[in-house]
Amino acid sequence: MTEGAARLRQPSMADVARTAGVSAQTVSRALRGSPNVNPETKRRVLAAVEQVGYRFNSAARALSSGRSHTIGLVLLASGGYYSRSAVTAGVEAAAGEAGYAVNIATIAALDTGLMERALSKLADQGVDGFVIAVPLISVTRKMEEITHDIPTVTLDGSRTADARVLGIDQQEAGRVATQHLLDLGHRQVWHISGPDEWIEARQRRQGWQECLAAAGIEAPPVLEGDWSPDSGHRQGQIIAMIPEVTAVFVASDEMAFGVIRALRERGRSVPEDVSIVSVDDIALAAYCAPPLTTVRQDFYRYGAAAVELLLRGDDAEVDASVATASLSVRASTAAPRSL
Amino acid sequence: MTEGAARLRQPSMADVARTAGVSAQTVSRALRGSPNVNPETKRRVLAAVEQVGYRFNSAARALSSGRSHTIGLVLLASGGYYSRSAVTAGVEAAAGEAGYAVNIATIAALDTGLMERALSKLADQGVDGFVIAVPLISVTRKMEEITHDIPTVTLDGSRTADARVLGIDQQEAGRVATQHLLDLGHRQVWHISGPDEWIEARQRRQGWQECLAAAGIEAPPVLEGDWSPDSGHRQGQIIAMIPEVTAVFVASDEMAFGVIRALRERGRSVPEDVSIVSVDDIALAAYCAPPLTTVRQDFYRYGAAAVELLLRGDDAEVDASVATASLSVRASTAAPRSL
DNA sequence: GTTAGGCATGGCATCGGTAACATACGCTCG
DNA sequence: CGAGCGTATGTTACCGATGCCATGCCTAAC
Repeated sequence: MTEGAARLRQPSMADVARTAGVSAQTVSRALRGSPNVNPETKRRVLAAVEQVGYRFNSAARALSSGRSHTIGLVLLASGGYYSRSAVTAGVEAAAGEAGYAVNIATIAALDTGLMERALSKLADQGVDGFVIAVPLISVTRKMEEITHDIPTVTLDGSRTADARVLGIDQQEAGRVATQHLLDLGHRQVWHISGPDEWIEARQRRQGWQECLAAAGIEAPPVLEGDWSPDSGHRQGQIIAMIPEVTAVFVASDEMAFGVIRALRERGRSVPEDVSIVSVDDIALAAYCAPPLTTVRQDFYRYGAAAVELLLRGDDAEVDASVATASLSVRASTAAPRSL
Repeated sequence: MTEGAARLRQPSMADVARTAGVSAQTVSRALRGSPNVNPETKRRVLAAVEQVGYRFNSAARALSSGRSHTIGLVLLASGGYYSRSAVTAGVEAAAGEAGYAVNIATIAALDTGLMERALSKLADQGVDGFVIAVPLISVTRKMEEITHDIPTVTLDGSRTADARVLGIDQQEAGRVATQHLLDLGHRQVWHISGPDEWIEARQRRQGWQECLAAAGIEAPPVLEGDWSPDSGHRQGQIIAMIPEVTAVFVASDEMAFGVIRALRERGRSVPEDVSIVSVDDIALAAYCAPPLTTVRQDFYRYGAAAVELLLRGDDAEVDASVATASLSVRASTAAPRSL
């Protein structure tokens, strides 16, 4: 009577085993590609899997093996839309490649409490590793504990005692951008940086400073934005009031959009009066007016590299491949008028 | 001798129970906020949790309860960086609020095979529900099966037999944008749409058509882009060659950047010669040159609403709140010259 | 011809929670 | 004053895969 009753339960390994005429253990071995399985048996198992519509139960696997095959990704909700998307895609692709799933946690602001909560949440979920794409403004005991227990890679250069750092050379980006302006003949280069909490921002600033120092130029004061176009606009208004400025290195494309708008509103044209270089090379950079000269960042690759570093651990190789900084020269830079 | 040996195992509920002097079951109840627990007992349990450093094991919970408290989010790797980020943040926030984690799967292109694989992967991970932020170009048997077993909400209007649809009124967006141009005195409005696979794109196009029809205007041919600024630029070059065009409704801000660039390259100024309205209101829209008049989309809210619909299921209310379309009027639109 | 060792496979305990049922106690109500 | 019920807690089996050990078989070596 009840033989046609609804299937309430997903088929398990035991069902597959029964159908294939082997033990559950053998099914497990066959599916994981264990070496000591007869090819014929394996074929039968795979056929049975197909037949009963077996779907892997990752919770059971996680419980029994102690590893969840999941990595946790920590992001900041605001700022840098493009970079966030691209990093996420890169992480997910590389993780998927290695059979890992990706769990995300977004923090609304750079706040220690929120950060702790995000890490805790992911740790509770049982992630096998962390990719942290957000600066650790201050590392608490709790964060140390969590990142001590669970392998961690940070993307922006933040450190804990145990976290590994994916070495992206942001200083190089700052140097390349600044040098480009000097090469065009500018005698001074101003800088609108990202928020000081971000090591990325600090490194780009350092690259700029170093480059100026190497050229024997004393660096002007730094203006600080928050990555948003609005903040770029605000700082740009200040820049526009200083007649001697002919070149500005802006720490992100999004801010550069705001800076350029502010300059134009004050009657200073780009690049004729002021040259602008920024960093990121987002999809819209080529469609700014004028098109932005900017240092390309391959966020997708950074994300993927972070996962590789996390899972494989051969840092040296990854570091090298990620460190290159290349400039997309477009129309927001030119030689200064005086030349 | 070995009493100081390393703790290999994370403390479990049993450890908490022992410390608190109760049974494991009581610990479980206390932690989940079951009503029938003595407040004093609960206090003891919480103290014990703190003391032994207990961390919840979600794999065990998932295995035993059959629910993983995880939802799967499907995204497309290319196109619409802003919207992707914002939707993700919204989904994650609403999910976190409800005690759910978020697992992501990114598909590299709109391809049935990739889509199936993404759903399978998330299903294997044991997600309790799906939020699909990508159009289902064609729904296969396998997709039907998976979305039949696991509750699903689609964001762009795609349907399967069982998926629920978050009703975002994209037609309204198209109408509002088009009407704005007509109200300014334009006699004709052209349209650069998104890819035809996206229901979003089709709905915006329909809204545009309807609005024109209501005004007794015969719609001109549609030009189709792929959401990217590059595609906007290509279609914009075509538009620029047609002298009679005075107003264009572009289906996304990112494309609008490209369109405006193309028009200017051909000597047609915006908004004097051609008015442009688009959709999305991304952060950079206000920093386009000229600033974009655009229909705001609250992607964060869409993401959050999708999760609420998924978890709670009271669709009516959610639908209504999400349906509003508001126009951000900036400087890319003006009355036509002839007026 | 016996034994050692490799291979393919099966049996059983286990991971850490939760559902379902059982129990003990105190209180209300007829 | 005992039946009956609600509350707080304990007991037990179980979710589905995997680790470990045991088993049987076959080949190679002495």
